[in-house]
Amino acid sequence: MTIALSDKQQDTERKIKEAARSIFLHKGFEATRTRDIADAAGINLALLNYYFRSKRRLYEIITVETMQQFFSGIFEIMNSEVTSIDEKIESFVVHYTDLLKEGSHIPQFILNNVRQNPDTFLKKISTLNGVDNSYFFRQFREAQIKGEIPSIHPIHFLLNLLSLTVFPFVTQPIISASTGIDKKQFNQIVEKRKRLIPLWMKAMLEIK
Amino acid sequence: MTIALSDKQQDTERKIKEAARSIFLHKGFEATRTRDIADAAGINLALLNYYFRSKRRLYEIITVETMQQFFSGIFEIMNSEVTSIDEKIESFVVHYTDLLKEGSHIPQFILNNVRQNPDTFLKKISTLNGVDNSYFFRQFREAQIKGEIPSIHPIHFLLNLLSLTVFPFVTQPIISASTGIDKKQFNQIVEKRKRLIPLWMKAMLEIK
DNA sequence: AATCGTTTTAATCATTTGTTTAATTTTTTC
DNA sequence: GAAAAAATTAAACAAATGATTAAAACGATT
Repeated sequence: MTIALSDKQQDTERKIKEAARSIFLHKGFEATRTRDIADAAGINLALLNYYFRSKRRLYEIITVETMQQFFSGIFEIMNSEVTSIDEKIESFVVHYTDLLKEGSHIPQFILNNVRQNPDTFLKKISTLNGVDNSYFFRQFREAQIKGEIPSIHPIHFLLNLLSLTVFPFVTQPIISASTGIDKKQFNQIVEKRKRLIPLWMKAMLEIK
Repeated sequence: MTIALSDKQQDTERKIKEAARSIFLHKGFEATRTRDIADAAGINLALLNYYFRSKRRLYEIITVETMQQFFSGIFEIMNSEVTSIDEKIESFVVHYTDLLKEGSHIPQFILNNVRQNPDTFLKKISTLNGVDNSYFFRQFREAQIKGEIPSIHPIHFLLNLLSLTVFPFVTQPIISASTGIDKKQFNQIVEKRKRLIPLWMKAMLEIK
């Protein structure tokens, strides 16, 4: 039994992309060797260029896909028209805590890319457009008009939620080195934060 | 008028280190070319190896220095025995907001290093040891005993303060791309956060 | 089974890049 | 001011690395 041509092609492409994604996310563009990708994918080096033309082009494909996926999660949650602000907070924290637990390299990968090349990548991420008039922003401003929420720029709220949820994961090695907290204990801590962050966010919104 | 030998030596070393620091922080180890360092320092390429033996060794010197400096700031503030917890918060936020304003690359540089090579670097940073029995931790636990502060692990507090203060800076390009907020407006926002973060931290500590 | 297009491979290329070497210049020492 | 030491330079080296080439293997179509 042989695989149909187009399937086989797709399979090779997929193998290359999977290997590339894993290594690129781990080591970044410059430190990644095309030979390592080929080895990890179990293919000949020349196939990489046959399918993707160049290392850079492969990298950009991987990067856009990865960012697209990461941000689409955020905006699906924040743009829901059937959830309250409180529900959005909880949903966000749970979703991203689970995603980032076990040491994902995605956050730093994304942050490095946008710092090195803000234009190349950010402009290609469609989900990023229109945060300004997202449903969440409207919802937030409505609650402000009703006086339920202090009148600060909603970006503070988004920054706080993102910071409290994501940043701990990227600092984990530092935390572990500077305290006795190992990875297992760290996971318990972020697990507790699933409950705590919504409480904190609420407390912040009740100021004044 | 000529410079004395030791002065001249120090001057060349300093020029190389300054150029290296700037480029390493900006581009990371792999993407940095020794020739670019030499050019930026205005010296011959061979001098880099004459003074520092190898690119890697130069990088490690720069990295340890940079991390040492960054963390010493934190621990000076947090270990002060004459400031209250509230004063520590405000002092921390103001200090690091001013440091990171205008797009410093230090946070991501440090985070990338500890992720790629947690052992090489973190163990060399003396300031990181003994966070556990720092004055701040004792102060925090005392306030907990008095019932002034909820009984959560103090690491949550440290994570929150660090996250709310530092993370916005590394996400700035994303924020700017996804909203209309440019760098100037962003600086106004973090400037406001100098006042807001202490309020939020206090609100979080008043829960329960 | 022959033909044709596609996929895969081994070998090679050209360039980049960290490092070294050997000679030259500058500075210090006596 | 000559000799010794240190600092600096231009040139070259060796290895690594992204990319290409030309041939082979494979699969589908007739």
